[in-house]
Amino acid sequence: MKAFSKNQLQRYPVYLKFFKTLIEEGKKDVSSPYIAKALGYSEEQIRKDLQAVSSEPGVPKKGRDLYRLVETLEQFLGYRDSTTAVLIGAGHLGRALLNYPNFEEMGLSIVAAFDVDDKVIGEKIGGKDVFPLDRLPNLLPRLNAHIAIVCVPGSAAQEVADLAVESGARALWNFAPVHLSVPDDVVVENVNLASSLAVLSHRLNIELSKE
Amino acid sequence: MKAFSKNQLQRYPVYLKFFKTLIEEGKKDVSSPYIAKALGYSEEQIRKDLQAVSSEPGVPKKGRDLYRLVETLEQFLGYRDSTTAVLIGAGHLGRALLNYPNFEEMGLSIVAAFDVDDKVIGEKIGGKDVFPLDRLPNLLPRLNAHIAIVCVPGSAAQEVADLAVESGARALWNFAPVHLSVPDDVVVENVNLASSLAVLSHRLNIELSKE
DNA sequence: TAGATTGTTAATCGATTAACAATC
DNA sequence: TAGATTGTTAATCGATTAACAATC
Repeated sequence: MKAFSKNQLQRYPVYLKFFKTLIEEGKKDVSSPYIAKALGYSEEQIRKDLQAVSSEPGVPKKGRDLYRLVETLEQFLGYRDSTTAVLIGAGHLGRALLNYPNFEEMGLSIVAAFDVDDKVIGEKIGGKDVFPLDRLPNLLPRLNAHIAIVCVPGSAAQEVADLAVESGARALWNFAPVHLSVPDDVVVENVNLASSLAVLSHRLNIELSKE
Repeated sequence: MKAFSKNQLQRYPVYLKFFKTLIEEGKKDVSSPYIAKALGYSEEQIRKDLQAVSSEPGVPKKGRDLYRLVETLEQFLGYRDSTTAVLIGAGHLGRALLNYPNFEEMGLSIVAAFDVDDKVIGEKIGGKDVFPLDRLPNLLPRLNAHIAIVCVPGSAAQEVADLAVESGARALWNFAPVHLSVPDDVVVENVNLASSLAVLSHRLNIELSKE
């Protein structure tokens, strides 16, 4: 399987969303200059990106067929076949993710939640049961879940990550603001708000210092 | 002001968190090989990163002083002087962010929330009042907020972004899964879960295909 | 046909990594 | 002193951009 760069992979969902909007507006085709203007990427980059996943070439003077693009991208991103995940840590953020309606259409199915707090164990959040964390080793394999979504505080994250890996998780989607150490064959993707805010703040300061 | 690359900026909060943990464990100094082993970055990169923000050099055979590093990084990241933000869209995710306890220590102070839903307007979430969205143009300047946190559905995001920019916002922290078009002098930083999931899924598929 | 857009190949750019002398 | 770690300078690598011929 060809490896795509992180930046490139991150652009595909943005394309997909944009193409769906264009279809809703009644458009049939789209060209790279048009996309470039709307999304702020360069034409060349867009062509490279779409070439990398499309089986058919684009048409000079016209561009690409939107329906085919959407189909191609949904296929490529795995939206057409569902992956199963569990979520660990039903705090504010965990709850928000359990209630996030868009995951299903992205092919991500969160089937259960886990927590250590007796007050939330047994609850149903976003339609999913909250189990005690110590049942993870037993349930994760039975649910056939490959992904564990880590939404616990930073202080507990490594411990939870270890438990998830022991239980058979092959990928961790980490929302805790710490680095997780895992075996080489386990995938970790971080959503680090502190990192994102650092980028925002730095750029904002540059803008403000221009005045 | 020197511009740092996005990747580099994103690493600093990870360093900072790690250094704080080390201090809690009673450590006084830290060397780049030690950091490299714990966080999975290369020694050289770590040295470059820390050199770029430190006023004093590291000490051969010893490394750098942890207290000074924490102070330097907090200063650099703006944790020491608070920035004001408003949040737009008090849905599940918006609520989670309003309740997120770590923003204050990062120097981000969310002072108000806005929504269009009469059912949440007037509520207090995480200690912040929820105002009707149409009061944004009036309140944003009075609150002296530079940052607007966009937590509305994708379909409403561009409209909300336009309103925030008109009202005087200089930076948008965008949690909606769409591209926002804004004037050149307005900063946008995206937290796109679809993009993050795309990276995760792709890497997971590579791992699973190795078996 | 003319012109816009395509895909390909080469050039540029920037970030990361490697090599190594300096130093506590 | 010896050895670990530093900072600097050069090499590598990969991604983005530019140039341009091909084509509908």
